[in-house]
Amino acid sequence: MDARTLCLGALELGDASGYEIKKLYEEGDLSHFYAVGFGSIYPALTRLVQEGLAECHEQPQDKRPDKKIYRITPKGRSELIRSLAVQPGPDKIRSELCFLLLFANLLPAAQIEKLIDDRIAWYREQMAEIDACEAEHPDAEASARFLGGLGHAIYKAAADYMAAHKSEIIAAAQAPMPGAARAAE
Amino acid sequence: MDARTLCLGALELGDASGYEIKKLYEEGDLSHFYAVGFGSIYPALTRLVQEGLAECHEQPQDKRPDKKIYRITPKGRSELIRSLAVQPGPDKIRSELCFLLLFANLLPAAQIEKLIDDRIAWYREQMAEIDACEAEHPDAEASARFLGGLGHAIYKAAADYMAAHKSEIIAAAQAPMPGAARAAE
DNA sequence: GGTTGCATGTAAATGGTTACATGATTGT
DNA sequence: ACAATCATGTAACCATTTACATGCAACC
Repeated sequence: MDARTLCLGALELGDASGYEIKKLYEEGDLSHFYAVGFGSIYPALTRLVQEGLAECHEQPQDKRPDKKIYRITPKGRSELIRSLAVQPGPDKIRSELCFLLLFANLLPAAQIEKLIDDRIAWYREQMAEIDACEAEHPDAEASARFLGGLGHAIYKAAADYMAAHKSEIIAAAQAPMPGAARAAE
Repeated sequence: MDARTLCLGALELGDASGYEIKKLYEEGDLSHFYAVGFGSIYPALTRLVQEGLAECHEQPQDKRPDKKIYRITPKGRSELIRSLAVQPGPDKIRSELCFLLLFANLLPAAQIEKLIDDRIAWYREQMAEIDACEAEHPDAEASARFLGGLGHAIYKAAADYMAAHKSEIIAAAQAPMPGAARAAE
């Protein structure tokens, strides 16, 4: 998903500065499905203004650089709706851990076990974050709640699967040497 | 995940040509977690040979361009293990559909419903593919089976969640006009 | 005194996607 | 006839990531 559309969508949700858009995609339910960095956001915002899809209101602040609040224009909203009309591509799961796990046989079982345990803990953290987010915003829009629930369900499935099948992958990893004596045989 | 490491990993799994590596990441259990295109594979393979991490054996074929079979070298295997040692980054879910759903209120309910139904069907297709893959290779390595199972669990969670909560997001979308008369009111 | 948060931006480097170029075979 | 499969590769294009540049305030 390109930064331009991501910014346009963020502005449709409410007026914001570049800094705030970053936070939007870093915290909250949206963070689980997308990401953007400053290096993409600021140029994208400049371009949106040039194209007339957003307008910028500078808000002077003391002891801080001016805050630039962007607002979507009617033209911007049409453009967003147009880009929403195109058939969305398939969902993608990208996991470096899964790549690593594919070569479990090359790695010591202890390392694999730690990696799995850490990842299960991470999944549970993400779930807790989503729960916290929902508790914080009980009046959130239905669509935001739907996304949060979907993220939660996916993380839960991954955590549960890993917990249930952990032993299988550990059995595939390099067995630890039961003792130095054995290693020297 | 960069193409170079993806290729190195593929070769660790067995000797292959560029074309075969593409297939490996396009079909089978691995396809759900990564992707690579020819434009990345061929330059990556050339580089691996230059770096001494793989070697290439040309296999002439009649009526076809020569097939170039690549094999990982011991140096390549060490390099792979080294790259496996670095702490894997967090898992990422990327979904254009979820971005769209965030703006369900801007779109007609019928469109949202179709999108959801299509996606549920797609998830179920992916699950069936994984099942078929497992039925085809009953003697697959434990790590490959683990990944297939994980993919299956994630797709199932997403499909089930969407089926169960479909009505909520449809309620948030633009209600269809019950009749032309109403629209003209 | 060091880190985090607020706040914006540019430029280089990196690297992937897409399009192009070639061409025979097999299946519909 | 037309599409798909097999088979490799280059080059332009596009975009993100990363590093750099600046600077104050608040907290530990």
